[in-house]
Amino acid sequence: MDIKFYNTLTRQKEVFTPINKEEIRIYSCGPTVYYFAHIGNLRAYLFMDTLRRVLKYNGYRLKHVMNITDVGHLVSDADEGEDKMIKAAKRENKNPFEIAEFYMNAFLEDIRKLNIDKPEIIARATEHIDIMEQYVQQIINNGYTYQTEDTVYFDTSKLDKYGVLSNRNIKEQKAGARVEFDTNKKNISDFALWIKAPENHIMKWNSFFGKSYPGWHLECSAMGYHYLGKHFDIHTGGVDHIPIHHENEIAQSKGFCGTIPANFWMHVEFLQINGGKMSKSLNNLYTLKDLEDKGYEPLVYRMFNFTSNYRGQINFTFEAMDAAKVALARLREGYLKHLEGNEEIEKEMIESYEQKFLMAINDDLNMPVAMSVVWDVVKNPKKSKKLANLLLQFDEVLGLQLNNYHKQEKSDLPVEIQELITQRNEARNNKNWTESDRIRDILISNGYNVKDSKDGTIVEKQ
RNA sequence: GGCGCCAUAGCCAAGCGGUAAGGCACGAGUCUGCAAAACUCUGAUCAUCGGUUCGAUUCCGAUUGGCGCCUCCA
Repeated sequence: MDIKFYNTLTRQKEVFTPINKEEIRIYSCGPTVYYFAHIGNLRAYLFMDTLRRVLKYNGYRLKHVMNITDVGHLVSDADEGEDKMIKAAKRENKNPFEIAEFYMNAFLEDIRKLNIDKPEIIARATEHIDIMEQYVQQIINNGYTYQTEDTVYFDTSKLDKYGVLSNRNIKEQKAGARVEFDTNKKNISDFALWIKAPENHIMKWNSFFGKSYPGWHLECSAMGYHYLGKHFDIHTGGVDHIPIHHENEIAQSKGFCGTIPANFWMHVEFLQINGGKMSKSLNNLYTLKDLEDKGYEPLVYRMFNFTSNYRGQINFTFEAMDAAKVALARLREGYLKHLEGNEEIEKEMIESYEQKFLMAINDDLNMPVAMSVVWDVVKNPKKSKKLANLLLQFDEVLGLQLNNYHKQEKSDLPVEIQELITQRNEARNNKNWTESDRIRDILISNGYNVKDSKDGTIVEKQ
């Protein structure tokens, strides 16, 4: 079945045809590791993960590179202001390399908790400085640059067109509107490729330009080329990357070898919070840990993301998180019920579900529709192991760990809790409801759910 | 000032020319000593105003409102 993806380059959904059927090559812009990732950042990696899983579900092998930006970006090309890594280093009284190490590990832990399928290659910028240097020298040799005393700039006027993704015509853009024109640059869209390090700059390397460091955009072009070649299948990132970072990558690649590096450019929209943007001043920059502290397992956030398409903004509310929490629990209970069932299911029924599911995910990763198929399966009144297996098959794409629901055995609970349960069961057998309710209140206040049924009482940690 | 995205029930949201998927919440019911859980049932004519069409939530225009980019940001 055809896979269709929306391509920012052409502004429409297109049938995805791999360059090489044996292996699909993808590059994803990864995090700058100067602070904890917030849930908006994390949405981007959830998208990346879904893309991976859908391609794999369709039987493809992947070679996927994600960068870790552990070199600071400059606030301006002229090296004014502080860069993020250095700012964080000052804040935490560490050196920039320690900052990068710490927050990279925090990031990797977050994506592990979200059950995000890791790219085959995770590339740290600081470990590829030599690759970047080789790359930039070829751009220089090809005549696409000019130098000032402390910066090598990319000359965007040398290109046939700059702004292919964002559909901007920079040359006609008036510099006076909002943007101060950096007088060192020939064109407003020119950007730094390589920068001479000031004396007190910690992150610097010996290179053709003396003690210096690479411009931010360079790392993605150089590492993408290094691992995936001149021309690969898909490039992903957040929508914020469209107008500058990805335009510059395309510019660099054209300067390097004359081509746009990827066929498909896919971009995730931003997460909103209560209808507006996240900001520190509004105190609504949540991290995954914040959600965990509020009692949401990380996969609930994954579930929440499946209610919308990656190309639209999603509005984060705790009401919606509660919805996702309940829904995920019901999904897992539904799986269990099918697993314990023995009813017959027609083959055609299974195939019909599979068809619908595949159609949804192959239609530009339409997860809301895919989830509606999942609910159809879960709610099928005939309980069958075949449907349980089908759900597990779908879970290869969902990554919700639908089989992660374990009925907790009484013996798993702390002894004092077991004792309370025993006392309560005795009270109930004696129809001593006041005592029974008293003990139930104790259990609940200790964070346990108490479920009575005709098969007995189930007590679970919330 | 320039460019772009969006507006569907209380909440999160699919659909995008033939008369509104799904989840959650609310309400009702089954079960239960009660409660919880589970299960069943239950809700919208698609921001507003025009236009195109046999027919529009779906196309076009205007208005209102939200978001983004144009200096780093998923």
